[in-house]
Amino acid sequence: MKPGPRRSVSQVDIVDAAFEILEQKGFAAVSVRGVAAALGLTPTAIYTYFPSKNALLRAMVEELLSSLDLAAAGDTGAPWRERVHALAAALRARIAEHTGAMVLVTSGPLDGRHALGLNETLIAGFMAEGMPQADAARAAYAVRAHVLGVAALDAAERVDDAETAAETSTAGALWSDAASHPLTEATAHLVADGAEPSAFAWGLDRLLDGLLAA
Amino acid sequence: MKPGPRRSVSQVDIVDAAFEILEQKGFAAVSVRGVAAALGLTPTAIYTYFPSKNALLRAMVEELLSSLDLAAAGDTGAPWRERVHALAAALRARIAEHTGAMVLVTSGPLDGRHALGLNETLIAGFMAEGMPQADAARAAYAVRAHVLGVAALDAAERVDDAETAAETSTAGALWSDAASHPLTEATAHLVADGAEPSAFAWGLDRLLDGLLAA
DNA sequence: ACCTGAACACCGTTCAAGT
DNA sequence: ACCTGAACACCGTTCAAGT
Repeated sequence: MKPGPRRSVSQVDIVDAAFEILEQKGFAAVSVRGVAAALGLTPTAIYTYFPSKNALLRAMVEELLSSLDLAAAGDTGAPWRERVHALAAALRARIAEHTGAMVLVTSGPLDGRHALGLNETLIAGFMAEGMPQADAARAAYAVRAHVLGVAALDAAERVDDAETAAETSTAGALWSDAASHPLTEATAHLVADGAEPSAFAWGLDRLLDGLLAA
Repeated sequence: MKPGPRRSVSQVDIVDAAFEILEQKGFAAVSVRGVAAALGLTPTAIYTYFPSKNALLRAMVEELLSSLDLAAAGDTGAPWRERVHALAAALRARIAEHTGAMVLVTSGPLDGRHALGLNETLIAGFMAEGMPQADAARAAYAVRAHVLGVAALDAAERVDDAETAAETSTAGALWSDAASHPLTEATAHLVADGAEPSAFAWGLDRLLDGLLAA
């Protein structure tokens, strides 16, 4: 921990420390200063490893995506539809695991090695199902969008649950009364996070229906 | 502008000023202090109108959604598929219009009046096509997720374009070389923002194919 | 080469005080 | 009732200096 010419931590250590904070205190609490403190470093030492906070955030996204099993998704032993489901569910779960991970994913480009690897796997998979390359690319785009969108709705729902307090005073006029949205109200449980059958799996299946019929 | 017992601005003025800043300087620049300064107010005056910065951000999301023409989406004069396309395209455009609007949408719950109204319109539309209520709710969920996901990919792409500089030094190992992702490379133009035919419209059509066949 | 310490220009939010 | 001014506890980032 004393000053010296040898690296006392690694990039991975920093990313891990950042995830620890993300998990425990949310996205807003992920600060260069906080991460440094967690590692017993000075804030400025972090800039020896990452050129900016943004670079650190992107490394976190890559770390998140690196845990996806792309090899399994490419293994033709199981039907393609099943493999897409597994991959999509894993990605969704990875984002849902950490409070505020969605903001993370949204706040930077998705051009890291693992992000591109995911796309590559999806395109290849759809082509193996007989799709021309152009349609396979569009299909991969649709699947990525779908999963990301579900993750966004997940995140929104979780923020909602975490805040059922105090905020009804000044902002009251902006929020809804249930009576004016009867359909949403009546079906809320069907699309909630733990609903069975999962609205996510159902929607993804309909998307795959449409894609694979094309 | 002088101190006094009368409101010098409205909630809408504050939201508008915040959008001005969002558009010109991005999400990170939207600060209570900055918005207040733009209106000739002191930061603390903002807390007379909104209980927190988060409440202001949510009001911005509602403002964004309020411009959607839900009446047109409910008008059975045009085919349902066309109306969904129009609604989805409008929502996507609304988010793409302002730099950083996606982070905005992702950073809070989507439970405002207009957010719920959008959902209500979608469920009703699918039911009018003959879907049972439960499936219509899941279909609405899928469409919302899809559009949100596309907006997220849009946003990621735009951040990417805005930053093709300097960042290749330390973080270099994390980014990709094109050669290892040939399919992504070869098809990038097909799913890019202004591609024709639009990957967004194509994917939404496949999703609707699957949904309406169910 | 790696790290510290001090500094710059910011944040969101609270609170007593003015009109 | 609405707003200001000062203050608290933070930010990301830069830069000269130490070992």
